Amino acid sequence: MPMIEKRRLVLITYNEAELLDVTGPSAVFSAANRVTDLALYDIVVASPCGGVVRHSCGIELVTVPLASLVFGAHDTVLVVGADTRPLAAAMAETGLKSSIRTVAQNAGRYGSVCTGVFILGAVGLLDDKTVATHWAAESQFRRLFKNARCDADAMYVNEERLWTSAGVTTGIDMTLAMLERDHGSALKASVARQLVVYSHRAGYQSQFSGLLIAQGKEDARFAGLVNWLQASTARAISVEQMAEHVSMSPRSFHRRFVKNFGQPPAKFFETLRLNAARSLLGAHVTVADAAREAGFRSESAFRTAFKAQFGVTPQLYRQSWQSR
DNA sequence: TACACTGACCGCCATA
DNA sequence: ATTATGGCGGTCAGTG
Repeated sequence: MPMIEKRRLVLITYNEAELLDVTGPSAVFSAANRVTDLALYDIVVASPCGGVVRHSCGIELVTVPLASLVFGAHDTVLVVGADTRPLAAAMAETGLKSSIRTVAQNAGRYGSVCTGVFILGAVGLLDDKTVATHWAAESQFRRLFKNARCDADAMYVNEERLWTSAGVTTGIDMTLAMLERDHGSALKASVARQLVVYSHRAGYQSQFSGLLIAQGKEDARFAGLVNWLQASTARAISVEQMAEHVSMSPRSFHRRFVKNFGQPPAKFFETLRLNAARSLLGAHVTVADAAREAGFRSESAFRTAFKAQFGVTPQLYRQSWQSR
């Protein structure tokens, strides 16, 4: 048994901050602990003065004083976001800012979720860096921090030790990427699967599998395409046909698709098909039928793809749902 | 295992 | 000068 390197996630919060920014990343790392049954990550919520901190939804969290923590290479420290007013208050707080400066010097990873990036900017940590920002806050960000670059299309951006994510849900994507960096893609996949399963139960399936879809911003044509694809998961639709559907040349279609969705079209469609298959398996459909319904030529191709995506074999996944 | 074939991806480049 | 477009073809993974 190899020695496990224990890591720590520290979330920096403050009055009236966004609770979801705290719970999203926490959910990912705590799911990693649960899935492996190992204590891979400690999770700590800290604030400038410690004690009870009220968040924007009214829920209060008990926090540790930031100054009581010592940061090192095993730490991931994320500053959470907030609405305009509490955000501005936090940006003006000198104690908070000097603590964050220390963090940036010492933590193995540091960064922000959603509008938390403004606080990093206020500390002066973003000169010559590239960050992700929420689309609604982008112009404001550019005005305030002229020496920072922002990538409007990215869900999250990682530059050396700095990690920034564009919104609440993308904070989850970002922490999944950190998890993959720490412990490999297999664990990342099964944690992602766990989170999907939970949200599936809660009735948020579409939003969640829409994580990828929701990235597509402007192009209404692409929205139509995605609907079409989603309704056609049982058919084999080639990239060329997709291009035709949106009246683009195959080459331009490919390029613009990648720009919008962060992945190539065939890969995206395969994910849709696998999600469809996963739902079917959850409804006790046989593996062979699920493979066919999801447009896979052979059962073995399906097995390979399913395992790669979700980290378990279709058979095992189906059984785990049958015993509920 | 060897092999040919196909489709997807994407760098490159001429062109609009 | 800068940028988007779209065709070409090399590479690669998957399939029979």
